[in-house]
Amino acid sequence: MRNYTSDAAFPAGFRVPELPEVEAVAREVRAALRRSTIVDVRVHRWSVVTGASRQVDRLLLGARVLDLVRHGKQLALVGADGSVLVVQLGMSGSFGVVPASAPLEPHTHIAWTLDRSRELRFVDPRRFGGVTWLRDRTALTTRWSRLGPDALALPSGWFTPITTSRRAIKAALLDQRTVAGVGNIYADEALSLVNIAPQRPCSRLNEHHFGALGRALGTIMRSALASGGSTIRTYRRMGGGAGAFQASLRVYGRAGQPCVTCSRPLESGLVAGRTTVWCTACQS
DNA sequence: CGGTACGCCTGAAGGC
DNA sequence: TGCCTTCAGGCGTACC
Repeated sequence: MRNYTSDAAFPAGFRVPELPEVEAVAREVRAALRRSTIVDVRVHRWSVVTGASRQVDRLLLGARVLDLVRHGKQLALVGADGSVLVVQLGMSGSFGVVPASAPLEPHTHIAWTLDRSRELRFVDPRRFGGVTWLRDRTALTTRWSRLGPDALALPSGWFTPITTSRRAIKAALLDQRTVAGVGNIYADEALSLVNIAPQRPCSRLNEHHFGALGRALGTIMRSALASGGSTIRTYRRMGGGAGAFQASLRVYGRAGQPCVTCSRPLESGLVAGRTTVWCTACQS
């Protein structure tokens, strides 16, 4: 199972599962669950199950997962009984299929026993993530209709709702109602790529800015997804602080270090309540 | 409307 | 070295 946190090579807080990581997890789990039967489920910590439906049989999904879909950073298992289980990885969650004999790592909150001696496990040390049971796909549609378009498939007019907003562009990007799937890392990276200051109000950006920003988001997400798996494995093998992923970051985690474009030291501060790094010279 | 703060939680990292 | 403090972050929510 891919694990972003409890592995020593992936210290918690270094890399959060953002959209590309969640999509990678979705692909793995989708493939692993094909034609699988859910034999049993063990819930070690009910508090990660949100909503009013803390019943074991509901988590069995009718003994079979028919589909696994994703929107932004949310995953959803669609069960044979028509119910849906939304899975959010939060800050430190991981989700994957492992041999049933694999040692139960700490903070394993839910384990589904599958056929062929396998288990699907939800692990989340910090418990910012969780699962939510929904009655049917309509409830999922309703839930996801509150989110903006997925950052991996942005429509051309994605920015229309925020063009007159006076909030900082970074605040709007982090708001999942604007675009689903953008987190702190990629917000900073995208803004850096298109030379827009994170605190600049949306209303002071034009269509060219928004267009470039949307393309930058797509490019970053796609390249992270394409190289993600191998980057993660490479980084793991290296087991230290200087992985390929880190090397690909322009601003995130690089406060005080030279801007890759102009070499001036990068500024850091709080924007939208989040640690933000940007170049005061390049970005306006 | 938007901003600010808080709570949730663990473990890494820094200070002494 | 070991203990203690600080910080990080997604996301919901309360409050100005």
